[in-house]
Amino acid sequence: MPRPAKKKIKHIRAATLADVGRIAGVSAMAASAVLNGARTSSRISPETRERILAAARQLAYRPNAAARALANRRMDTIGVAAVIVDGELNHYFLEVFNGILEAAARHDQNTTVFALHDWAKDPERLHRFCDGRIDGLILLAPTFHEDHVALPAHTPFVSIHANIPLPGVLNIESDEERGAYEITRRLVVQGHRRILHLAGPNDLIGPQRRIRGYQRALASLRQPFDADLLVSAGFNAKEGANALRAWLRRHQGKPLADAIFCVNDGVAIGCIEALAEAGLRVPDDVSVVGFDDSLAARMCVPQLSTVRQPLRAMGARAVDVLLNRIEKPETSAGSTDKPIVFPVELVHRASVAPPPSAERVVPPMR
Amino acid sequence: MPRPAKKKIKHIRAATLADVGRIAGVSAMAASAVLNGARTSSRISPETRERILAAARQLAYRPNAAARALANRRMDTIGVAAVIVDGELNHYFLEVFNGILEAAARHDQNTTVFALHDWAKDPERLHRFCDGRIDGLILLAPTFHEDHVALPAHTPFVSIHANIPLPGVLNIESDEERGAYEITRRLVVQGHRRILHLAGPNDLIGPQRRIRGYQRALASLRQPFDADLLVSAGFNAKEGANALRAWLRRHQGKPLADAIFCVNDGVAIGCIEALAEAGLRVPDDVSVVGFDDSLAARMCVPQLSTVRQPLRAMGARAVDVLLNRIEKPETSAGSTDKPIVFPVELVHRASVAPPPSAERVVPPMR
DNA sequence: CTGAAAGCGCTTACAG
DNA sequence: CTGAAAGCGCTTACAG
Repeated sequence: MPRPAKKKIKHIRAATLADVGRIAGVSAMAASAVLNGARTSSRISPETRERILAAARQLAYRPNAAARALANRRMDTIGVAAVIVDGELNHYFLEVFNGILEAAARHDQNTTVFALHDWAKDPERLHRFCDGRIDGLILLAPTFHEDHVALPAHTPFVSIHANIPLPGVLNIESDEERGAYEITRRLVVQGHRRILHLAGPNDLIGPQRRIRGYQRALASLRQPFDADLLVSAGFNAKEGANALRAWLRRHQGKPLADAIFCVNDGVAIGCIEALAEAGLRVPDDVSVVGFDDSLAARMCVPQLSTVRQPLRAMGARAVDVLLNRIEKPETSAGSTDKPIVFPVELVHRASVAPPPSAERVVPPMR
Repeated sequence: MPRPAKKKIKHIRAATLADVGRIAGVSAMAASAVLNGARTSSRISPETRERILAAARQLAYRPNAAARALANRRMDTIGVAAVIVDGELNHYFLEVFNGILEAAARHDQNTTVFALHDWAKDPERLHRFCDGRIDGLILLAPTFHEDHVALPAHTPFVSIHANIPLPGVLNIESDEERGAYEITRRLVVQGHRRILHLAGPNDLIGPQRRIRGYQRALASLRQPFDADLLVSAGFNAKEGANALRAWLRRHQGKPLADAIFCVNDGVAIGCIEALAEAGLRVPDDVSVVGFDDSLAARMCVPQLSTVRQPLRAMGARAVDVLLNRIEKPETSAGSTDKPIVFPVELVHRASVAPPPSAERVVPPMR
């Protein structure tokens, strides 16, 4: 009896449809119909079906995603592109991302994250993401700047908080101006007069909208606008702290602001920190409000009054819209122009109180 | 002159290697060698090479990731599986994830995130992730519980902070016990005597290690261990606040703790909040320390003294290790047993001061 | 230096 | 109800 030919040891590999078919005594397509194909699976007789399922179980068969994607032209994966600020993804990202994950899971889609260091640096990278590994891409674009970014064709996009309108891309945003307007008005109505606004980078639409809301609110209540109370800070805690420290230094011995409206929660945190250094207490000496209602707002002490942007819901909505575009590009092609605007909402916490009865003066700095 | 036959309008599609080859007047493989293949690209003559590059540019050719993955059995993507706590990914995730993204980008790998609601609920999901769309998976596993999880074969894994050892999976952890030991000792050395420990869920190895470090430190300095000063809190701010409120209520009129060592920064934040409610000040009346050095630690006022776990570096390391396993499974197969342990480091901030000269008493609660 | 062939694992028409 | 064929877009041997 001849010895069996020495077989080349194959690298262990996962079972394929062909393997399943062989064991079940059917073709690979029959196995495909039962195991993966929703549409045609009814055409298999119950007995065959059972045999195939048993074989699949025995072999621990998993369809191969790459092969499937190649045949279907669908990866069942959406991408998220975000810019890394100061080397890290931040609270804003985390909130939106939570919403994206939730919605993606609901639709049985995977989510892959592309982190960029700078939109401008290499627009090429955005193109490289769109190589078939994702079916569509969500751009977290509050700092998106390039005016003439040629977005890759063949890939549907949705943007969130886009700083500039992207041609053919639906944008999801929130009513930032209204949020700024409402919270400023509330401070004034509570009796605050000198309201300092720590604004964001002034080339960005979001901060601009907040400034507009702030100014409109003052005007609506016949409060004068004092340019000395509008300071450009930035977007994070460190920048907020620095901006306020500088302001306090410039105003030693002069009247303190009654309240400080910060462009976002991060800046507000920095602001509270700088106030603490100066021996000023929140909200006893000065009230502080933020914007976003990110995790940070609930995590600081005192907790922050803020304008809540429904970031989670916005992320989830982006997924819904994107999937719609992926599935029927023709229907949704026309609707690219009007952005979807989410309402914002005031959140009251401990960082706001009525202004102190006697006007506070900025203490001397060391 | 006959009209050209009406061509069926094809769905617009991205250019393929065949398209590029056709334009450049070469075969698809030649194009492949120049555009995608690192190894064999030298074999193409400079002129042909130029023609191919020009054609690719003209067509805006991008290699198709799915086709590539199918042929190469390599997706150039790593997966990250994490459990969603209270419906959201948290600071811990964000820090580790930042490290993962950074390292993945360095290696030119993509990153996809799989969020689970519960490890136990459907271990099947873990299997479904491993369908060829990722080359390996990082498990963020501090709450991983199932004793007999059969991890899918054919996929390399690395775990971070695994709660239980996973067979054949290298674990990356930090020296939590030492961190707890050091910070407790420092408090004692500063003069603190009654040190309350707000511990985490007691079925998890991380919290257990912190308790051990806390107890060892007390013993090493001949301090008695008082079971009344060891309280199980949880992992987040709300649980921390609740646990401390309950403790304060139970101790009205009795001596306050000198210092509180919290299982993580989130619990510490909650703790500071509850202290503020009770009219107790940090660090004047009581010192508070956290664990992790997450974003939250720098975001509260006063900023939190804490034990820094190098979460970013740990995430980055997980990627390095995982890629190593993906590339040479045989070499790394033996080294599964000894976890990689990162050192921790004390971080001093404003939430700690020497104990007050006179012992404080827990004020009556309303 | 270059190309024709076969294969990665799956699907979708098309025949029977 | 079931299977043989062709194709998704790329690679890797193998011939020339």
